Amino acid sequence: MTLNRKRNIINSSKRTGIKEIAGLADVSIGTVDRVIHNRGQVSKKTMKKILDVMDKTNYRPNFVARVLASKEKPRLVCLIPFHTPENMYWEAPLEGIIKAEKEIADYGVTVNYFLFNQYLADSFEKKARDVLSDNPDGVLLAPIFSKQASDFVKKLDNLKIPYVFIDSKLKEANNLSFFGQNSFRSGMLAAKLMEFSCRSKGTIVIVNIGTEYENIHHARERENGFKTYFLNNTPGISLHVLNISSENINNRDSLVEIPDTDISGIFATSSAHIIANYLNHKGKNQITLIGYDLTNDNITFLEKGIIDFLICQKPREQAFRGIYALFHHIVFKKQIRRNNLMPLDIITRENLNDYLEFELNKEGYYE
Amino acid sequence: MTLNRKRNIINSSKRTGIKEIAGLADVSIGTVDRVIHNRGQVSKKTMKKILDVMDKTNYRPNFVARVLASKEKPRLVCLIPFHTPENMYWEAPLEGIIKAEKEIADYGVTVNYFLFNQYLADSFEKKARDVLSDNPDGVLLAPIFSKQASDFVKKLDNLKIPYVFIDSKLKEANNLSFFGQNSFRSGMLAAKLMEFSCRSKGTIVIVNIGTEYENIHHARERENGFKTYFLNNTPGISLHVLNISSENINNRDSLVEIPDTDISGIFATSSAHIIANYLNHKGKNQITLIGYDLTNDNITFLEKGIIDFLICQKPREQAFRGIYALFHHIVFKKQIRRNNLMPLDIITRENLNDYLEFELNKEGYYE
DNA sequence: TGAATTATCGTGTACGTACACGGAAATAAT
DNA sequence: ATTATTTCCGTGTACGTACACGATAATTCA
Repeated sequence: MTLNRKRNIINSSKRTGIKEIAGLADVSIGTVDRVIHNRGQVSKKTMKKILDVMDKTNYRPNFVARVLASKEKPRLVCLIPFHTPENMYWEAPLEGIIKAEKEIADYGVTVNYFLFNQYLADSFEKKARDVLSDNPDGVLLAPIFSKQASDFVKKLDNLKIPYVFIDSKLKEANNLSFFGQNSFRSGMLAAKLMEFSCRSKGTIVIVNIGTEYENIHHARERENGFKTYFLNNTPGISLHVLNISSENINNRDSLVEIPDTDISGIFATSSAHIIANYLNHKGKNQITLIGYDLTNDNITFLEKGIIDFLICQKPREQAFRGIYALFHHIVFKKQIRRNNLMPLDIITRENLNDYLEFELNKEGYYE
Repeated sequence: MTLNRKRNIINSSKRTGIKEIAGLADVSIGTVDRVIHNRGQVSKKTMKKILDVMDKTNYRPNFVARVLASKEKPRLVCLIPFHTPENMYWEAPLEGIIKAEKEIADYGVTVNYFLFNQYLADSFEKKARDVLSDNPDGVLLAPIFSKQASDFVKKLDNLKIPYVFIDSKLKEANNLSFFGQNSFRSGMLAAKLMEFSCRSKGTIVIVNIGTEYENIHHARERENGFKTYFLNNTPGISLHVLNISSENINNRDSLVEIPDTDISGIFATSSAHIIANYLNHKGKNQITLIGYDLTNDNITFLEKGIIDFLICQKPREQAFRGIYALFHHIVFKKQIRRNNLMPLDIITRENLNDYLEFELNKEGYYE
């Protein structure tokens, strides 16, 4: 490629560099460097002089040169659950992290992985200790176990290590940023879809499955949002709540049976595929089923038409952007938005394919 | 920040640079540079030797250093419509471009703007000529006027200037990439929402407003998708199509009147706010209204509950990522996906705020 | 065989910044 | 006033690459 250079000559937008301000301030670049990095060893007077010149020339450091010259190789770590055949949800965030890692490798950034068992607080604690002894420059974590996570981030605070939450967040933490979703409002959205679909006929059932673990917070908020919507819009509707512990999941026959009622819709705050499997088995596929997350199981039933809507919280993007936030903060000193609620994407059979294709192929630089 | 360097010593992942392979191949870095850039002036033998070493060491150029050393300042241009108070749609792409421009300024990339009148093919032609005489290194364009755009990109092909389409694309063009949406499938999605909402009661009206201009392609595809869905799923439903030329828009009283029918839903393939205004005026707010795009007018009626669903094609992101594609291609020589269909986002009153906040604050590096 | 070409290659400088080192100036201690 | 400190500041090298220039070796021509 031969670039047109004529214009650049005209274009006086050549950014002023550390060298130029050194000249204007009549000092050496070393001195300028010292004030830029607050290394001290500079008299008040020359400091002011340089600061003035930087102000006038509107100096902004060249990050490309900075990265090249810097010997610092920022090391990030992530502290998230590992996925299992039974619960594949956490595969997506992992993919997002790996993708981000590849993209920022050119900048000398590396990522280490600390994966814990999402059902065992002890596992989290142990891995958290490992993270600390690894002494990273930034941490991405899913603070699933509030108490243990709270203790952990306090230590990070003391060490002045920035950290970013994904999936959920802790109150009163000094996290650099958070990427997640508004579960309450997602419940409201589900309710709206449900209302449109059911038109006040029959009973609507809210099902919480196996939420004794990490997902309980999301499930509760979703349920609350769902209820709130109907309370405000269709107070007379018949809402039932069904809590199914994970031990009873296999008892398929009585999974969603409410005597003397005609069920028109089911809202699964998690694990919709289990409900779908049940409905499919019973041949009850006229019931509207709304669930969460684009797991493979769910996708299968969405394609079959058993699940009607899935609300996606973009776990891949959450993690990806979490890593990027740390990267931008550490390498480019960029300011980072503290709260980043992912949009509540609604997936149906019709837009599923476009959605999947798109999600899997995004690159790093859409912010 | 003080980075932990212990690990880096252990970590032997230090990337091999041009210097190192020069040493291994027993040549100078200048020679290595010549084979990397195919500048010739290298004998077959040493060329092979260097290539072998690059292969063994798995050499990958350091793009950060490359950008710094290169004198090339890629200049991109965009060729899109300007927005007007009457049609604000194209404001969003412009914002996306500006945002991208800021983010890649550090890499020496600049963007020039060529905005044409979306209703006048002549305007496009003129601006296209201006683009050519500006001799850019990459072009982002909305090929609204197929014929003129087709002529234009042929010239770009001859000049070997890469170009990216947004919004719509031309068949048989050698575009680097395309960012847009699948209008047909978006129509299907709208139909599904409509079906859920109306449950086969009443008549459903498809309204095309003022689509004699650039939007005609999208509108047709949307309509086709909408019809196809109902044809496949609910053949018996009563569908009406209403084409309203933009001159008649002001005749508000008879905007959507179909004698002897009970309208339960309206699908506006464009300018939903006009329909919404009419319905609002007539007090017919029980009719389900589905439209496109998060323009301010539409948002107002979405908040009021007149419009029930808006399908968003993410125009800001389209443009943003279009610029980024050019950037990555030109500066980083990255491979670019040719087709990028944006997900069909469904916006309701419930997720509107989250959505707006998110869209306006994304940064560059989510891919 | 010697000079004139040409093909092939190495060297030097630059990009904008980081940072170690050492030197000079200013101050303090003797 | 001389030495010892401290404060302040400039120089040099490096990061990995691009590219102009010049040098050497190989080839051709006379």
